[in-house]
Amino acid sequence: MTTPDAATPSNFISTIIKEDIKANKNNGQVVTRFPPEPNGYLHIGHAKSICLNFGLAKDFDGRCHLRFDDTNPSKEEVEYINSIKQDVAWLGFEWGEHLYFASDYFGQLYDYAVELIKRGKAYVCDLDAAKIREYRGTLTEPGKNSPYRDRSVEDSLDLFVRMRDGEFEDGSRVLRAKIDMASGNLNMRDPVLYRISKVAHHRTGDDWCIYPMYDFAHGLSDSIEGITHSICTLEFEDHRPLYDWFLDELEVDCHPQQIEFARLNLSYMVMSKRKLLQLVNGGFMSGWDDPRMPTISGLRRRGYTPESIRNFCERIGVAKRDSVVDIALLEFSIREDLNKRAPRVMGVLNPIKVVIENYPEDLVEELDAINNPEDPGAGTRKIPFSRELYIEKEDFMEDPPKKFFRLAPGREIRLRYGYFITCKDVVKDDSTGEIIELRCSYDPATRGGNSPDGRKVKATLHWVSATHAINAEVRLYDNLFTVENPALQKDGADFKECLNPNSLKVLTSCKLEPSLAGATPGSLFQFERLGYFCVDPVDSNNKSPVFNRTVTLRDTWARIQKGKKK
RNA sequence: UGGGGGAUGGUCUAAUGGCAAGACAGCAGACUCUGACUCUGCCUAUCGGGGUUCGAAUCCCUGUCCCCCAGCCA
Repeated sequence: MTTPDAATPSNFISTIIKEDIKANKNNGQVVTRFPPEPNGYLHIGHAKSICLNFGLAKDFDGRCHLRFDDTNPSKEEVEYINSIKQDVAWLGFEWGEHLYFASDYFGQLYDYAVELIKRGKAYVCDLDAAKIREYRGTLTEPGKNSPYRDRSVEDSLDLFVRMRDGEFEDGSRVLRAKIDMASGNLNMRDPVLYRISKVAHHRTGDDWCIYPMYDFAHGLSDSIEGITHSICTLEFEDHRPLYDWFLDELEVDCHPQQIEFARLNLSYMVMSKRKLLQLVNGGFMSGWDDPRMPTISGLRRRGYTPESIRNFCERIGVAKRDSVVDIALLEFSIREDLNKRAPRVMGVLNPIKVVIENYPEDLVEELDAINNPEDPGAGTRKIPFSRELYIEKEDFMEDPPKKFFRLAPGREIRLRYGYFITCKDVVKDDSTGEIIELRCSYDPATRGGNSPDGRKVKATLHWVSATHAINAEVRLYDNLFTVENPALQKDGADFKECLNPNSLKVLTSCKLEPSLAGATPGSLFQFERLGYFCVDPVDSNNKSPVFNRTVTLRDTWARIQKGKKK
């Protein structure tokens, strides 16, 4: 046994496993699995499960299988299998040789079904879907036995073979377990094991026209693979008696333990595959990898790192109560990671021109800038300074309030790594009154940003040289929804009604320092004083670079303003 | 009104009969060539009512509230 390292917080599942190991259950072995259905893209909620399952295997010196739960070919596609594999690997987990598909077990599962019939524990039922529903009863009333329930073993066997051989139409018959139509647990009211579906399977082709249901396939697949701890989400809690029933009735050697935990919810986000699919299909998102999506591919495109997601999953913990994690915690995790690793650069999102009147017309100076103060090894770079610059529009106010430290008429500030400049004049558009240019002077003695006489300035601003800057598109992202829990809408309102109309803002005339020319797609930067940005891996190219804002920097000034408005 | 679960600061998670802890958020301050980072301090919690016990978030009784289940989806 390996003791989990101190960094891995304990949770009720690792506690159970520790006790199992102590009792030498499963010979002290730990085998988990991550079992996605290939019917959609993985999201941050799956990441929680992936980190849990692979993390537990690692902590206890076991292994974790990647198994596709592909028992419903009408909803599943190879595209999803590939994206899921990519996402799990990108998150940093290795399944090695342990890649499996429930469809690999179709033959064995079929044999198990036959065995169940032989044991008098399953029967072919001719009721249609509506009748089965009717016979099932309700939450408060018991169900009724199907008229086919007492069909002989021979008849059921014969019918089941003929189901497999394609003799019957879709929906005309099913194989059901014979359990208890009066059970308070609806899952035990003779659940369906196999249905007829003459649909080609993405892996087994036309080999089968009957497919096993989740409850039947899942536990047995776990058993076949020698899983010790089958970890799933809370809604499967009342499936557990059924999970155990199949394994007990078939007297298999390996009987994994199902343990349930609460799925992840994030504030200002929806997490259900169904809802995410609606956003994609309804054209609300550019795709599954839209940077506003909580999908792994969306987060990756947004600029999230695998490590930040893993840290996040560790911090949120694992428990059984329903919860909604503040999205601020996710943002904290990526800021924390990027602060350490992202090179600093300067870029102006909403440019306003600054002319340094006493700076020589054709002089260009190369100034030294630190690439990452958190990482001395990252070195320095040169940035050009010239007479005409751009600064951020919101870094200037003609009539500044008390706590505004930035540039204003007559005020001196520092241009980062540049010079102290003082605003001398404001040029406005005659017709609109809009400020179009600031006329400033600079102090040549402050080159590099230090004043020899020791005088202080209240602010340091980012800037770029007008003639040297490259143009770029920058996409600013905000919460996808305007309310904390969009899934919990009153009066049956659609969750899409609280989509944030400002979740994406595209800025097309941004000016970036020249070192950013040709930046690698996917690479990450801190735009000083603004936030972390990543080169969009899809839409960016050398001619027209596109940057996604991963997350803003913590912004005290914004909070002061917000507090004032109240 | 059947069955299965769950209630610890604003949020998430620990404490398994012995000082209610950590992270995020928030507030105040220090530092600062990023109003960032970092550092310091503060605010805020055991669902209610009984009981057992020297001692209860934890055990017992009782009540309340929340979530899940009536797919031939997973």
